[in-house]
Amino acid sequence: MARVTMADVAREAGVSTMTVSNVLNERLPVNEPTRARVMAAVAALGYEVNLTARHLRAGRTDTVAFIVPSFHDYFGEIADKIAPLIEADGRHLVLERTSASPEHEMAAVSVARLQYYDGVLLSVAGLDRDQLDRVRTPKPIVLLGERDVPDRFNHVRLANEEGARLATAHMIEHGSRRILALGCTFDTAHMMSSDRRAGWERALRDAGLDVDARHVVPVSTYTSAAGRDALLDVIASGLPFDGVFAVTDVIALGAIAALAESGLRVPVDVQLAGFDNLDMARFVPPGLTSVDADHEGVAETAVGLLRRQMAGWTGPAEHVVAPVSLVVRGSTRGGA
Amino acid sequence: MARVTMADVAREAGVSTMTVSNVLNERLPVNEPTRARVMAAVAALGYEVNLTARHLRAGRTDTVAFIVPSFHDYFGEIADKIAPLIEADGRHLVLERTSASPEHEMAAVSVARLQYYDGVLLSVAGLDRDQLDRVRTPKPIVLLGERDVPDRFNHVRLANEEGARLATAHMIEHGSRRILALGCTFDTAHMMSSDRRAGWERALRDAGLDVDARHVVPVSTYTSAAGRDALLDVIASGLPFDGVFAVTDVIALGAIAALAESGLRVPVDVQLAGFDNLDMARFVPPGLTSVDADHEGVAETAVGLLRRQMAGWTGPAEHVVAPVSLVVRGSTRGGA
DNA sequence: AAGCCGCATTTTATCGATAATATGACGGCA
DNA sequence: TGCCGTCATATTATCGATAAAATGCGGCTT
Repeated sequence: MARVTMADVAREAGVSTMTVSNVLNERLPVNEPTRARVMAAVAALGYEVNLTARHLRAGRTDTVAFIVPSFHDYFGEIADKIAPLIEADGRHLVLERTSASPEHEMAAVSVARLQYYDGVLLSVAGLDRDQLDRVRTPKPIVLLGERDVPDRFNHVRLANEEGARLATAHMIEHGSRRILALGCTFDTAHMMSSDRRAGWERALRDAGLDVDARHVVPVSTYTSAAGRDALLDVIASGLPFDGVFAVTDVIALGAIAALAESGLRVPVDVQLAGFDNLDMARFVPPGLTSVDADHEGVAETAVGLLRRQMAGWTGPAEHVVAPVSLVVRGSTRGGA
Repeated sequence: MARVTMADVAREAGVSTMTVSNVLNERLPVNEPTRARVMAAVAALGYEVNLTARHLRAGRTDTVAFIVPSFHDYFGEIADKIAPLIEADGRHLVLERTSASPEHEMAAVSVARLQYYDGVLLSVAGLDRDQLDRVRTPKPIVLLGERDVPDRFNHVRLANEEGARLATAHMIEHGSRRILALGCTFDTAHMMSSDRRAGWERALRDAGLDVDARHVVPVSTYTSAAGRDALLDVIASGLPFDGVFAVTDVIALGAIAALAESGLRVPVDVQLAGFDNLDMARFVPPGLTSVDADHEGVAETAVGLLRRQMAGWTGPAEHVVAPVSLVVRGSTRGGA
């Protein structure tokens, strides 16, 4: 069961290992008869190149990593968009996960691990600016996600504030006056939820409505269960509301459950909008109005930046804010 | 920006590279003063081991791959269960995807790629028995998924037929008489959908009901969109039905959308049950009754088998059928 | 005091491939 | 005939780490 090496193939074909290498990599030309003998030997022995050895010597793995907090939902959907773009260049995408805990994220981002990849897409959920600043790697890297990051990194994020504003303004336009910001926070350390809160706030102000701090409802984690629990608490408290802007679709799904359990009708009693436009948003009755983050476009932008670095570009890092739009469905009154 | 190697550390500390290696790996004992000098040099230079070189020499990567058809939904959820189990052994999990196309799956499974990992969990969605039989690797490998696989592989799959029977019988018990098998097929090449169809059929026969071939409704792909479209077609055709067993929760979600759009009430007019018990099933109103595949247990079983192989076990392969149970929610009449 | 032993450390060889360089056969041309 | 260039193939050195074997030194025994 010993592995077949290039030397075995060379012996079988009666040539040197370099000739085998040249045949397989088409680096230097090889005469046809020799070439045929080598190919025959490769087939006969079932040889496959040892990628580790190649990497050590040639410094290339043709592999890109996408490092995510979890494999779930949003990241799974994004990853499925990124993969074909990476494969189009003849490279291979692998996912690693950091559990959204800073220690794990730092470990995944340790230079030792990154060495293996030709490039890295890092979704920065659990890392703050200081931690990122400690990441010193000569490898091409692009950051994704709603965080403040050091200038030297390429970075793609969403127009969070604008998206939240769109969704909130839309609900105001269709009659909501007391809109919860579910999963939002005043804590600026987490830019996703604080920027989206700011957008919610701006929509209210633009419409001349009061901003009531009680309407900002934090969640313990970004899960449907936490969204549901938080909204049930609000309902139980008796605080009146007629709209919910959920900071993500996953949380919006929890909100849908809470509203249904409480006998509140969507969109008649309460309008609801989410953020991310996950596949699921189209199908959950009555259809979830959601801010579309254009996964496809984000993926293309990020991969484009990475590709440029892998090709040797060393210009200044770019910080892209991807535009968003509102997809209106049945959970708000503008929908069908 | 040249990388710091062990030789650089050795020079800085005034020792040989082997001493550095021994300090870092704690293989042979090293005197405390020497050890301290080495650690100081490591810190001063910011040295990190080159994992590729270590792999080439030591043959170990401490990395396990989970190879999936897509990063979405079911596989994302399973992967999040598997990751902590792998990490508990001090190893690292990465995901690769095969796009559910045979060529890609074969490429991902090529011995060349597998060499990099200490072990592989392979979700066999797009591969048939013959293709799997061509996979020859000395690496520990465990197959997951609803396919017929060669005996020599360890394999974990679900009790598909029993799960489908449970779900269908439950709907019959609560009054459904004409239950569609949405996403099912008679084609035995795809065991997931044919085994689940068989379970549906058995429940009908057990209850003395007719099996109507028109009730087996295939889908073009295993997506919510395809599930919705297929069910809308049935509704448009006028074929009467009062229950839907969807072959997966993702398809059940599409069914929910189709039913809602058509003004059919769940569970009053139509009962609905899915399979997989995804997180989402708890939250989509009125709660999706679903066959629980015990992701946690499946993950533990599969990782257990893999761990055993990585520890050197060479006994015969095991073929585990994971038990399932029915989680009743509001989409069937037994629910709350 | 010679000999042996144990321990810390170094030397050597190797994992499997490939970049850079060397060799050698052959043809063309003066 | 002799010299040179060209093309195919072979040799050598190397990527960075580590297993195995070698060295060397101080202490202990008799």
